[in-house]
Amino acid sequence: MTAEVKPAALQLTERQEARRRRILHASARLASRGGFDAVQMREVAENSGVALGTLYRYFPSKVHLLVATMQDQLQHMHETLRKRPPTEEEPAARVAQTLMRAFRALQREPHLADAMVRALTFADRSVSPEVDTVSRLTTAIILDAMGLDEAPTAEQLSAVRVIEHTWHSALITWLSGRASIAQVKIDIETVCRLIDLTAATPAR
Amino acid sequence: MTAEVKPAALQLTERQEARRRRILHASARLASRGGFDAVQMREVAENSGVALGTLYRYFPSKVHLLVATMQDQLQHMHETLRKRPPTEEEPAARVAQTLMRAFRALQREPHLADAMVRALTFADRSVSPEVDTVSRLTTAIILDAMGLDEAPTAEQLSAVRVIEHTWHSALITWLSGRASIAQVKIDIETVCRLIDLTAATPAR
DNA sequence: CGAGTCACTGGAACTCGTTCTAGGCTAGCG
DNA sequence: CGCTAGCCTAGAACGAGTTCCAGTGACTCG
Repeated sequence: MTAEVKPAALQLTERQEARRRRILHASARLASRGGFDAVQMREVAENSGVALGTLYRYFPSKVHLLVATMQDQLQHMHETLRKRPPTEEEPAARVAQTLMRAFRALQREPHLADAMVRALTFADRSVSPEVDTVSRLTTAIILDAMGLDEAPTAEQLSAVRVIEHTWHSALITWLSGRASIAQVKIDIETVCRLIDLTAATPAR
Repeated sequence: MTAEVKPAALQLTERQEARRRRILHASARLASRGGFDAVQMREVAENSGVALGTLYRYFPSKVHLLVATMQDQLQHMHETLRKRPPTEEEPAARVAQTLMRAFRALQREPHLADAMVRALTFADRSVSPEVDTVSRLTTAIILDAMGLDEAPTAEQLSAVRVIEHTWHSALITWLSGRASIAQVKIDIETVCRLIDLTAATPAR
């Protein structure tokens, strides 16, 4: 609840860094098996070879752990996307293409996606900083995809925010079985039209 | 998990209807005190004068209970909004006005809002039907606000879906303290421009 | 070398959602 | 009236997240 020492931020010894990696790895592995419920703190501790208390020293709650797992995965995805940027011309299409690519990656690990997204939306104020990091990463991915020459305008940043909202919420409806893959695609394409809108009207 | 008798749907005796009301009332009251965490099943049962087992017969999980609470509140809001429709001219502005009105209502009960929205996004597949009902109610409110003369086009329905996504996700960021009220307002106004977009281009 | 400090371990303990059990009350039916 | 079926009550019991505690080991400073 209060601002304790952040084991993630400040420098760790090598052994500690290795512990942290093992924990995140175990978390991701359990999550990709059975989703949010399958990530049980005792199991994570056991599988990563640390005591339960230590696990809680590194990640003060299950939600913190899963949000950190998401940071990790997003990092990977960002690098992957950097290497193979979208092929479309128009910014809107580029963003839509990028998000659909990310979506397909999530489809390959639906349980992992479930665990991470559920944690993200269930996070309360005590996890805000970590969730914010995830949000910034997502923003960076979208801005990269737009392939702008100059810095984004305020309007464009607003559009990106809305795209992120749609992205998260659409993922949730898909994960809970209330929307099909096709529906998610439509939603993404629809919201991406906002980019055209903001690009097309510099000063109307 | 399976399709049992739904106490909500099929006819209940008067005593049963009263019990259900008492439970929902207790749930809302506890929620408005301390949010999601303050709604403890034992307390709800005690405060509404039913046994724990009975509570679970009416609402098979805490999430079910809170989603039902949300249905209840949305019903109210829908009626209130019907009585005082938005004053703006343009559909986009009308929707934005309506959502901001709803948002202000939620600001008056932030804890209750927290409990309901968290439940909604945390709901897994077993709650899909109930969540779907909430979603349909929200859609109805937005479509009402648009004040269309004819049936909405497929494009307009897509826009409404995206608006809903944005609405939910923006609420979450506000509730978890990561976005200000002003920011939520901007996001809503931004996404509502999609309505103009779909209205202005019937066949371009 | 000795003492103190701090992270880590193993495991008990606590909370709250959920399930289960035994028994009691009510309503309809023979 | 007495019986049976269901619903309800009280409360125990179970599972998983979280907290706590006593002990241990390693590292640092004197």
